[in-house]
Amino acid sequence: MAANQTNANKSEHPIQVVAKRTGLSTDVIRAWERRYKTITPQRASNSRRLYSDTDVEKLILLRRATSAGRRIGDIANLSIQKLRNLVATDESAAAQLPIATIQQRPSTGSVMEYFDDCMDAVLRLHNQDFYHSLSEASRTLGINFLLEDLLRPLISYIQDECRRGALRDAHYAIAIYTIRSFLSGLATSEPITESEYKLVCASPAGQVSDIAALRLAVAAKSNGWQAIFLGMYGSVDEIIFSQEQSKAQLIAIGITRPADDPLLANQLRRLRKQLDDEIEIAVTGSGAAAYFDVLQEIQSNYIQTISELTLLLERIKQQSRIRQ
Amino acid sequence: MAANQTNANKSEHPIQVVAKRTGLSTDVIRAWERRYKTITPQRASNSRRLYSDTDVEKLILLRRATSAGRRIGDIANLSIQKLRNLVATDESAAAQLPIATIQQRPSTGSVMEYFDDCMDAVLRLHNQDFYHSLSEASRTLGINFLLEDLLRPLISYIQDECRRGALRDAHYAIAIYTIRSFLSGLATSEPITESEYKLVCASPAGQVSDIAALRLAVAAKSNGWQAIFLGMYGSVDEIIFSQEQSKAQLIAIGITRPADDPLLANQLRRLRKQLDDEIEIAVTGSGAAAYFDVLQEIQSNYIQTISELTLLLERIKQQSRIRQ
DNA sequence: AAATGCTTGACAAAACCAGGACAGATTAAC
DNA sequence: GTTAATCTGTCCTGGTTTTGTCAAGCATTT
Repeated sequence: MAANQTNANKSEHPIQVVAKRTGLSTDVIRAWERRYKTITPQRASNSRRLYSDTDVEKLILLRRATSAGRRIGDIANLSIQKLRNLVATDESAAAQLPIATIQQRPSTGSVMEYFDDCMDAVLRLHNQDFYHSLSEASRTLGINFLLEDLLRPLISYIQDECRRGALRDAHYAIAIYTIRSFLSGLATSEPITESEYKLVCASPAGQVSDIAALRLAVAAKSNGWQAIFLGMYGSVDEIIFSQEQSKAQLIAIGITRPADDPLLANQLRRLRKQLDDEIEIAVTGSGAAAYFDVLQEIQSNYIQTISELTLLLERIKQQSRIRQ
Repeated sequence: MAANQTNANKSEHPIQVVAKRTGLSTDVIRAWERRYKTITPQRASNSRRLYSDTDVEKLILLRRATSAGRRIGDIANLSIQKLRNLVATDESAAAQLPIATIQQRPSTGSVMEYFDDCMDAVLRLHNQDFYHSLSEASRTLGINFLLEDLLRPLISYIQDECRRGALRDAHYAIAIYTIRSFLSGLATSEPITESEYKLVCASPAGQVSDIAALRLAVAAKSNGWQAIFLGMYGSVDEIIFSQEQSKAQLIAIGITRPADDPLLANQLRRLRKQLDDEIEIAVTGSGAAAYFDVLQEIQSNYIQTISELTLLLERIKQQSRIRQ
């Protein structure tokens, strides 16, 4: 299912790659090593650090754990397995903070069953069965587990299978369309949450998919926020206009397209410049890592997991209370 | 996808062309060759560099890898296959999706009231209120009236107002997104109609909107048909594959983009040629009129209103009964 | 003659490393 | 409730290596 076709564990990545993959700055990676010896990467002949895949995984877990509230000093030396458990419990706890949605801890068995149901429906090109499985899953698993444990692996699985030719583009198209349809229903449908906390959600012009932004909007809504969703055609001017008119406290940008759009960087800079300083920017999606530098430059929040989003939302709420 | 019909692999490009196509400067290309011997292009009689297509591909991969954090010195000598894998893993990092449930509420009202409600919600940039008004309208008016009497005028009104500057693009984006979300919910959500009559529904690649196709899918579903919806990325090959696998009796194509895509005409011709003669083709959308000639040539049904669609669906049912 | 390409050499910006320092926030102590 | 200690992300210094860019001199083409 995964796809580690090359040399799995011995592969070695320079620190810059690790930074992009984990979302940590190179300074932090080195600081953690210096202070806690979290991981001691191998060195190349020229004394450059070289990280393995497991190193990267551990760093990602550490990042998720810290952004869920853990202190790095306390967890820096835990094993990968312990970190996994820790992150799992922390994130489900964080995700449950607000609004009582139907949340049950899933047995992994049921996740796999839904996974199979979904794949079966996709193979039969059956939008409606797929949709049905998704809503069943959201009922039983709850939103956060649906997002993290079912949809995320499902999408990357389908992508991988498409890439290696085992699935047709038609399967991918149907899957993405149905997921988008389901999520946008969740994000926009009733019950109406009239909230003082709002976010403007958009995928910049040129993007081929808005799934990442949608996922964020859905998660925000389940936290009691009101999402203003512009879809895939959001130019900077329209995003700013929407923020001003709605007084939204947060702008969320979804980036999925591979990488190399030089215009996007400038659009992001312009967005930051024209916004009030208090307005936060959150960026998410599989393509976001490629713009790491700009994202830092404009002081945006790089959101990978639901719990990171939850924490950001809580922080904004607090700051806004203080400000009043 | 590839389209170098002339000189395929032996073709040779001067460095300037390579620079344009890879996004690298000529200096960098030469420097990499000098320092790491990444690729040693052939030379013309006058000692000019001549690059092959695979050379170009490798250079593009190298650029993507470096901008993903790799150091050129580390990867300059990898094989093209390894580079592909590396780039694929490096560029994919994060993220996907979603949420909750559905409710209902009864109400009464006329079309104009709903129109006003909808416009009010759009002006307030309120996706959810808009969605709410739409679902109220669909309950009281019924799907056909929703599509014809409410949505059609609403969309063209918003378009007009946008064009003359009275509304922002943001309003349009929110409206279209929400309508799409609502319609795709209608088309895909339960109750599941398991029917022997199916249609494959798609907007060809390059389209900017799939509202027209969606409207048709919704209308077909309300007539008891099962829609297989490919969304906006339907290439001809994938449409045909979907039809063959599902044994759908009808292909529906939505065209909204203004006009001038010469490729589209050929795609439509190819579609007709590769399909069984019994399979009907329906074309809809504001952009369809521009292709009038081709539409006649491929014996497609130009669908403007719901009633036209209903007639077509009934005709197909009858023909299929006779055939059995 | 102007423009482009080639080679070689040089240079400056950027990235990496180690270690230290600092400021803001949290925690612990009083 | 205030103060002191600690934690932690970021920044700075100073030295090394990597890497993009530029320039000079010569050759070829237009």
